[in-house]
Amino acid sequence: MAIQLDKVYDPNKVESRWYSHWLEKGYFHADNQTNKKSYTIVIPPPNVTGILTMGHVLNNTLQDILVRYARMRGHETLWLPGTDHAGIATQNVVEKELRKNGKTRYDFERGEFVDIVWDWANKHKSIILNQLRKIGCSCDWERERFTLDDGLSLAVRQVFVHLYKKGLIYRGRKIINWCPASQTALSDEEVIYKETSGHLWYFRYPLEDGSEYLTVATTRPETMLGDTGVAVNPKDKRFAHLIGKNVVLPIMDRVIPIVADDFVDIEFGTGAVKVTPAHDPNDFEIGERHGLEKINIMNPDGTMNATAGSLVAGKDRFEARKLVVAEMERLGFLEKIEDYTHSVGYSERAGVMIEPYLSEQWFVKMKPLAEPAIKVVEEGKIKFHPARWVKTYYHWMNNIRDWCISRQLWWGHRIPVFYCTDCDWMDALVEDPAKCPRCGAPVLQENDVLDTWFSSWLWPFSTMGWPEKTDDLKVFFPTDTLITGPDIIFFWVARMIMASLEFMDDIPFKDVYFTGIIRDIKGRKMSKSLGNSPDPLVLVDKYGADALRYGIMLIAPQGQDILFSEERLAVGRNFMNKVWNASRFILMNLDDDSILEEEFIPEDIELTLADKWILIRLKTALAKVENSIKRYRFDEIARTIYDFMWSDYCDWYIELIKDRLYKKSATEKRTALSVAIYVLKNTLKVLHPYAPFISEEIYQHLKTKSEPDIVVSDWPKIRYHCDDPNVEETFEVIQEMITALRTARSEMNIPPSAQLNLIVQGSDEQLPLKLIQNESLAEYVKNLVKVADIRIVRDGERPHPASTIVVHGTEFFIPLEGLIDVAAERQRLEKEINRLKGLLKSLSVKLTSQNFLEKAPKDVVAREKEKEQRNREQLKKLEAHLKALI
RNA sequence: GGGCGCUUAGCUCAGCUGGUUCAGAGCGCCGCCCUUACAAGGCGGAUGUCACAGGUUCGAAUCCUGUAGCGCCCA
Repeated sequence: MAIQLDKVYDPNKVESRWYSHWLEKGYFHADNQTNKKSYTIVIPPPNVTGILTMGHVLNNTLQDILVRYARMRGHETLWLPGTDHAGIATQNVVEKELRKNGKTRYDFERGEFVDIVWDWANKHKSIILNQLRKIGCSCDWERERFTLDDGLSLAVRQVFVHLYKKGLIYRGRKIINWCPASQTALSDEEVIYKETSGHLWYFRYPLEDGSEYLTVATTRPETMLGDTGVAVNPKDKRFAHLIGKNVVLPIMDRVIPIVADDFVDIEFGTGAVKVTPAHDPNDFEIGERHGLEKINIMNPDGTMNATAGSLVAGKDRFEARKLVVAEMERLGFLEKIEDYTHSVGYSERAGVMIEPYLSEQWFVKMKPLAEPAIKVVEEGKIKFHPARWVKTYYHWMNNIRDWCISRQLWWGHRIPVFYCTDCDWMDALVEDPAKCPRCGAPVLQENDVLDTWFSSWLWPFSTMGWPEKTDDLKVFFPTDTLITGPDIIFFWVARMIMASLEFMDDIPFKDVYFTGIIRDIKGRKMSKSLGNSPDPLVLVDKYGADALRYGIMLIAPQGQDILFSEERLAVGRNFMNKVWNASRFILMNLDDDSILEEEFIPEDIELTLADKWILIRLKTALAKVENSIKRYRFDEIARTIYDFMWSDYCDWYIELIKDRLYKKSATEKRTALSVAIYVLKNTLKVLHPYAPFISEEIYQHLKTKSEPDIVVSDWPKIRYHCDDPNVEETFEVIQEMITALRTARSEMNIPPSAQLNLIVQGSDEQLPLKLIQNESLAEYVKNLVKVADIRIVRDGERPHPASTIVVHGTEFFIPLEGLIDVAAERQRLEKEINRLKGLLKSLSVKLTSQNFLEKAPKDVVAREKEKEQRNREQLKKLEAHLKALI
């Protein structure tokens, strides 16, 4: 029974149906009691702040490809999904929502506010996970995790206590990056430095003895209110006589010392710098060395505090800057202002300028954790793809600084440190204490929460139940591959390696694949404000998930950024439609279903050249795909499948078997169909990880009743061994003949519908002539070039007028009494003659060079000589024809 | 200032270990076709000092050095 498919593939009709089916069958669920080899990926947990981006589509498609491939290879495959609570980001968006109603988080109790954030998080969690299902992700949803789950929270707590007891977590009063908008400390990694054009203000500080001024330059004038010293380089002769003296700080009228410190750059500014230990990390160091006072002049919200003096108290930092400059000018202490471009730190999340701020925070001592983490990469236990990222990794690891992990937020894991309200007891504990173990007084828990990454760095094992010794950990850890963006190599990748080595005594994953960043077609980063960030779900609606996935894979080269535009998805959609229609063609030619139930045994049937060729090509394509997948060359795979399906299978194979399907015997038709079906089924399997929906949909029409769904089918193994070593070469010559004849037809303006007669002349050792003498191979040419009759003639005969084509020495004449366009034919011949002349010229240069003849390998020389010979003959023939034409 | 990457057709990119799958693909462009799988298609065509300058080599888009432009990361 012939099966009729729609003429155009409609993804909306099939995608959700198959996804539900797969879920129902439990195909994505991994069994931890298995004795199969495991393959594991844990998802980089998307934030619960928003919705799916193009970056997520790229990232998760890659993971799905690996996971589906592993599943088909027979591994017990686990893709563990989940989401991240994204502390600052989530709290920010919720506070923004509240502000719309004129409220802030301080209008609520901490618990109330956290409940509001939970509502938001839960809502977006389900949105984003559903979006992953839409694009076909084959995650084990029974294992979904969230960084704030009880289990993961316990892991965080355990880790904190462990590191605290080990002395690797400590509390310290240091200069940290302060975000005045979110009013929290940030880690160094959460600060983005941008070139910012500003000014360099030159201030005069009068000496205490009134003898002279010392001029200092600053980019942040307002901080002068907190100056507690001036520093010069001890080697700087200009200022040697001033060291040890004092200046009077203008506006504040504070007497502060002039100190000598190596840190000061003699070349920069005036060579003298103001020192504000409470508001600059370098000044803090200088202050420590010289015992300078640390005066905090700012409130946490970025306004100036009372200590800053009446001029600016309560004013915003930028307003204070203007006031200070104006006041200095009024007092005659402003020497000059220069334009100055320097790099300024901004908060990654809130986008505002960060303030270096002196405060008490919690830190992780990183050096001891970094050392083993460097080693496992050096030893190749963990591999990066592309490999160049190891340099970035080493550089950061070797210069690692302590990690500020406390955040002054409400949303997140509260730091498990408890203080006695009465005595000075404090400790980090896994279980909440009821009262002070020392004096029995009530205890209070630390107010701050932990950096989100403090839970994310445990993700590969906390999601599998650590600190319990679970079966999941036994079977699925370490994981196999991590797919992520290079932008979080420090935030996440490096820290996961450190945490895993510390707590699991093992690596978290074996391979790390870094994707590119998705940009718009002009190369700009995708952003909400530019409006150049498409909604992936809209794209799924328009093109289908498969087309979206395939399109992205085609344009995403390894290690390069991806320039995305919607038009580029059309390639994916067109390809899906091509696959659909090729399948449709095969199915509509089935007389009955019996052929589908038959096992394909190539040895048992008589294969034609085309059959053998397509089977070899399939085998080659499959080998290429397997090789590419090992090297994480996803774009290569997409191209390989595309080329095989479109060019080899559709353009050549299907075109060639039409004759057998329509006109030949039932046996011949059956052979053609069984090869076509065999190749199609296996191609669909290879396609499946890239385009899961359409491959499943078509496969259902082709599979035997006992075969499983494609998603859990076996990865193809082509068992065909060809008896003829010349199949590909022979077929290529046929392709050349057909293409050359088609070109001639087109250039001679012969109507596509016109049937031709062909006269062939050549000698028996020429491959084209030999092939054309084979009746069935001559049929290939007849069918694909629209030739009615082929006549073989011997030397000397030449129809006139005729168009002439030479392929590998054999001459093809198209006699065209009355039809021939002599001018067109002449032009065609001249063009070809010129091309050959150019080629021969460069060959003769090569072949007359003594150097080449002596030093190049023998086979290369022989090949070039043969090439020259062949083309010279070709040229001779064409020139003769040109002459005959005139 | 240090590190990394990119520069090949109008656009987006392939080109692994130097030489017949080296100058390629898709889109776009031009011509002809609504041929009974597909017009989201078929057949054919045009277009390139492979950023620049040196070097290595018989031979370089490919290896080395330097320069320029663009981009990213770190300080």
